[in-house]
Amino acid sequence: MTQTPDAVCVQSLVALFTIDDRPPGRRAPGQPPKELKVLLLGPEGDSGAWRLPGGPVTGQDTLVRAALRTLGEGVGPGIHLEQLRTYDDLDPGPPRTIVVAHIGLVPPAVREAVRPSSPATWVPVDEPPLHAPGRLPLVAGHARVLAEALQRLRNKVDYTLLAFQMLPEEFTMSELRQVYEAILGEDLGTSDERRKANFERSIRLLNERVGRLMEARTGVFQPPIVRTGRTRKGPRGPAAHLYRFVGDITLITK
Amino acid sequence: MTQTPDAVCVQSLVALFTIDDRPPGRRAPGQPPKELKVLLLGPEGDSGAWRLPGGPVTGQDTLVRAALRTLGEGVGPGIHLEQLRTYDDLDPGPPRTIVVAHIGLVPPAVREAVRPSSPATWVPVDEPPLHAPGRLPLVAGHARVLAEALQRLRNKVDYTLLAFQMLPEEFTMSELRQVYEAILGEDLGTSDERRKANFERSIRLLNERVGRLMEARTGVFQPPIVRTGRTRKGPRGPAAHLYRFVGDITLITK
DNA sequence: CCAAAAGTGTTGAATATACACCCATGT
DNA sequence: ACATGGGTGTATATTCAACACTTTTGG
Repeated sequence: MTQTPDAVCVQSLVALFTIDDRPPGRRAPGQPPKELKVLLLGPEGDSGAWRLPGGPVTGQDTLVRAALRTLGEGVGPGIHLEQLRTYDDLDPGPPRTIVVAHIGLVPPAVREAVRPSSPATWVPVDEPPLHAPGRLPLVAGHARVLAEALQRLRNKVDYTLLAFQMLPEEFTMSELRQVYEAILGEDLGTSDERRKANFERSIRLLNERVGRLMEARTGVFQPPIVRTGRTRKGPRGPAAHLYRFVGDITLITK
Repeated sequence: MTQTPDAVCVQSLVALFTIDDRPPGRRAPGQPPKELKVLLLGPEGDSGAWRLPGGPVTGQDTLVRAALRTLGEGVGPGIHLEQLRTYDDLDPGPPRTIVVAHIGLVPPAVREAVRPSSPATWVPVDEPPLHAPGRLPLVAGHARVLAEALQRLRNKVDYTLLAFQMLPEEFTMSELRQVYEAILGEDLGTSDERRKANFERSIRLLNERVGRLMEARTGVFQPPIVRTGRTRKGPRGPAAHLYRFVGDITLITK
């Protein structure tokens, strides 16, 4: 590499999130049946600290490539990536380092494609080992990035369509609700039956709002959540209708 | 400077906005009496292109310092700065350059403190010379940054308190309305009398919402917009009440 | 039968939007 | 007088939030 004036190191980090089933053993009464997980890479060198995926921006690599580089071939398509913010005080240096942090949302179908070159785990964000007791040690600064990423995800989830990025191709209304519950850590009807109707109504309203938005933009009234016509039986109760999301995740809903 | 591996150049840019009175000569009927302006620095070298303020991140400078460095001593306090996003494709290089773009909001009282070391102008964002005819040439990429900054500002202004950052210490309800009109480019009551009441009501509701939010946080019901008790006479009509903003601009209102 | 899950309905409060009106004052 | 600017009021639609109820089905 040639010497350039005023050069600093740039790191691209990503907090990769996904939704997974909560193991029955770890499900306290009232807790949602799904949970939000983040991908952490195992300790490197002698630090003993876990870290968010990412790496240096070198040559002509994009920020996205640098963030996903250590996650295996073919990782990228199917993952929604957006910037969180850029830090100038995360890595004390030297060398002087600027960190560009991202949020990534991984649908279940793509999760298997994520094969980090080093040991890695999907860690539930609201449970040990991220919190006491037996806290998993994180690289300095990465806990802050993760906290801010989580905060941003929770804020954005109710004025965007980001939640749909972590659903399978086909899903039931219950699964959709469980995804929102896992992200927000809040009961929206799975345990408290009284809130269920409000959630489904808010989704209906969202669907119509987005449909009208698309009509204004393309001339065709196209709500993003469509029934496939099929149903699926759960362990209890009647069969649930299956839906697909056909819209654009990046659309802002309000 | 020592050679470091994987080093790239990092630039910190800022789109500095302020609100100014629209010259009576350029005020078409129906247009708001104030306008949103952005600071542009004059051509440098042989490019002939105008540019957003900013500069390289070197040594131990923060991103904020690098963004404001060429704007004169003592610039920083009183200006609200927040990140827009980080670009990896703005400057084609070489050298490989990453650009961290910011949005800055300058209150009128601080505007005079901004004294760029090179020729500079505050340019109205919705008029020539930024748009045809006689378009003012911008450095490649800077038009895109400006457009995205403007879009973000317009989006954020109605779920945050950012508008208050561009008001003088004391202001009337009309001035507040005119600031919103200048940012959004939309008549909220200055010309269309029917909308005026709705704007004032929305401000009252905002004020109470924020007051309750502060009560939940500090125990004291503290709405951010308070009457000073004084009034001010305009060119027409009765005297208007004067208000001050005593809250925190960074608070999210929804 | 009963508990869990899918799905529909009702009602009152808060908010947004459209529109009407009065008062003060400089020209 | 009248246009301009400050300030208040009213009616309707939409949305939010709390709560009640019916149906299906596995154990």
